[in-house]
Amino acid sequence: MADASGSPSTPGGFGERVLELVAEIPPGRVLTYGDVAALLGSRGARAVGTVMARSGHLVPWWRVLRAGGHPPTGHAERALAHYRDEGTPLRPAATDAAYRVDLARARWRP
DNA sequence: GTACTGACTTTTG
DNA sequence: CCAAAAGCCAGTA
Repeated sequence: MADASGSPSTPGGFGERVLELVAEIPPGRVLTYGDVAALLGSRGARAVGTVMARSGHLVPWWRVLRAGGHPPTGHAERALAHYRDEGTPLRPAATDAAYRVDLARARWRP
């Protein structure tokens, strides 16, 4: 298929593996950028974020969060709608945008 | 080949 | 809790 909307420029490389892994995260579960990188055998949490910004629209990006359980920068409201829809364990936060994900329960363990 | 950017992480104050 | 700094990795110019 002529995927012309955001395919990784490096086929078979890091970006493609990130999308494959994120696509396999089951609903109600989440992974942190650092976890995704670690599962791929690297520590490039930033590199994972770069891939999401580039091709995240092809995968359930809301299932990938930062350390601490905060949603991706600039997408908190969009992610919240998905979490409530999938029943992701959220935790009330006083000094946050309004919430944070309960990593202790939502973190996916492959 | 080097330099810069970025949906990050962690430590320190 | 917040702010700043250093560290790390992949992609692009």
